[in-house]
Amino acid sequence: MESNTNGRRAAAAEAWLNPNAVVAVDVVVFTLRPTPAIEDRWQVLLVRRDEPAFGNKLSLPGVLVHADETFDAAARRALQTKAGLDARDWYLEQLGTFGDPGRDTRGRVVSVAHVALVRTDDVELVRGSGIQSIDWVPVRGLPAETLVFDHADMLRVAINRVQAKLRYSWVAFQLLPDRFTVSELRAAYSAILDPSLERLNTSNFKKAFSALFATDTLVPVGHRATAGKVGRPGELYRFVGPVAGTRTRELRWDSARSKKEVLHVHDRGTR
Amino acid sequence: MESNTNGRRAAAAEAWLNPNAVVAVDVVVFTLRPTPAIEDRWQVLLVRRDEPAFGNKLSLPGVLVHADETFDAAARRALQTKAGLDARDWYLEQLGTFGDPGRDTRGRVVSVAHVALVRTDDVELVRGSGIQSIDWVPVRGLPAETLVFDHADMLRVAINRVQAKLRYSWVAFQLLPDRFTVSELRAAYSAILDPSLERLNTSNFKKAFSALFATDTLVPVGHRATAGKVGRPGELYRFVGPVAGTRTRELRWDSARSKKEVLHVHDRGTR
DNA sequence: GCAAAAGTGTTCATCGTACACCCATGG
DNA sequence: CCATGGGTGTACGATGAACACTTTTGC
Repeated sequence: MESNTNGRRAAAAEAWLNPNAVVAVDVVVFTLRPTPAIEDRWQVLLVRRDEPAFGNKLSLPGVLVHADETFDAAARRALQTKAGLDARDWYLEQLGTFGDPGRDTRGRVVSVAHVALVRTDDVELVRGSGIQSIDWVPVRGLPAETLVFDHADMLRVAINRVQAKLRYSWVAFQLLPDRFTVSELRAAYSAILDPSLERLNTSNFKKAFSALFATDTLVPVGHRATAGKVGRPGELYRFVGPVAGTRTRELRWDSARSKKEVLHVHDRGTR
Repeated sequence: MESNTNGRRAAAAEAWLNPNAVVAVDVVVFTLRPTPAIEDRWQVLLVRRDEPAFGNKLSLPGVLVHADETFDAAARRALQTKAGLDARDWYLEQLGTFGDPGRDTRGRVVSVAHVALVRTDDVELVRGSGIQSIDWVPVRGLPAETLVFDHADMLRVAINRVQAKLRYSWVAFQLLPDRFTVSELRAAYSAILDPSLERLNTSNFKKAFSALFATDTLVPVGHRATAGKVGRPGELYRFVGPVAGTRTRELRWDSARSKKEVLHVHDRGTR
């Protein structure tokens, strides 16, 4: 026990601490989905819950952490029970913890936010218990007021985190199907970082991944069967490296995010 | 004083959640101190506590979070009460949350770890209540077994975080005195990132900060009064910008961290 | 004057981008 | 055969590191 009440209370038997807060996890699940506008392709999973505390607002899927459960396990359970998603093998990382007093109306609730990345075509959403609706929503232009509590803050930090991570790690491959073309890879970067990246041609774009080609981490696996589209079919590749790895040098691609350079607070790391 | 048993649970006309965990904060306080060996200059604040649960091991200063307190406030209070440090104006950021079941022997304790940066010459350590000893310890070569619970993990993540941050933000200035020379700035980077950075001369090193000179964010303020040392006295500078800002481009300085490139997991962001 | 540290400018290699060109497919 | 998208190689500009050289101090 800490100072505030009385130093070491039951000093006798191994001081056991009394719970002082509710610990929950929330998960920001990102995916890429085909849409007409490239800016809308990057989407996040939002649910509408039955409970009155959530009003009629959207929220990130989350659960309370069980007594013997890691955060990671709780986060995956949240996706299973709320959205019917089997997240066992998904990319999942801790984002940061949100615990301002009063952020939740039901007590001192501390939420450990996570980010997950998933290939949408793999999954089918299923409403879990206590869930009214469940949807993929484009991350851009989502009004903060539509989200409950401080979930808009979580989403904002998550967006920054994923964008930053795209620049120095290989997480993008988590969002692509097993086999993909260079164009699809470029489209992923364009959707998340900046649509103007589309202007980079294959040659220039590939240079950013030369390290992967050199180490046979990004290997060609034949050609795309032409699915009725015009133009030459792209070569298919498979990524065989660890997504946890990072680049030796961060991507520059300045001209991409050029234009005024919005602000310089990128949340690489919790801030 | 908030009794953690059930002070306000009675007010549960609407679903009031029962606390399921103990929430604490721990702080990794870094500083730079003059030592013969440059690798030893980067140091961390560690304490030895009275409580039996801590055995005779070293730990990061930390406290339990009060009912109406933000994490930030709790972290600063930890430094005040444990080490007598007035951390009101210090750089402080959330690092990540450590909550594996069983990490603490006193119950389900979830700790929100933080990183703080301080100029050592400002401060004098004072043992707080329940503290046996308190010391600055070089961050390198600290055996993990000397730290309690998972504090060695926290420290490891904190080290990676600060190193990464040095490359893309201006946090280094938090560790330097108000007025400093280019050599001292270089020494800070050398101590934290890589001693071989010492080889960069003023001209090359300054180029990494050209953006700051151009915007008058790093301004000359006369010369260092020569304190008995040989050689030409360096020009003094003052940093007037926000430490929260980030570089447009990350530092490269590859040759610095060259040599085998240990591993590629830098914890930029919680991982 | 000499050693030591601070500071400057030029040269060279590297890397990102633009661009001109070639290839494969559907209509 | 031509429009469309995929793919390659070269040239140019920006930037980072090495290095030779100058400046200022203490002894």
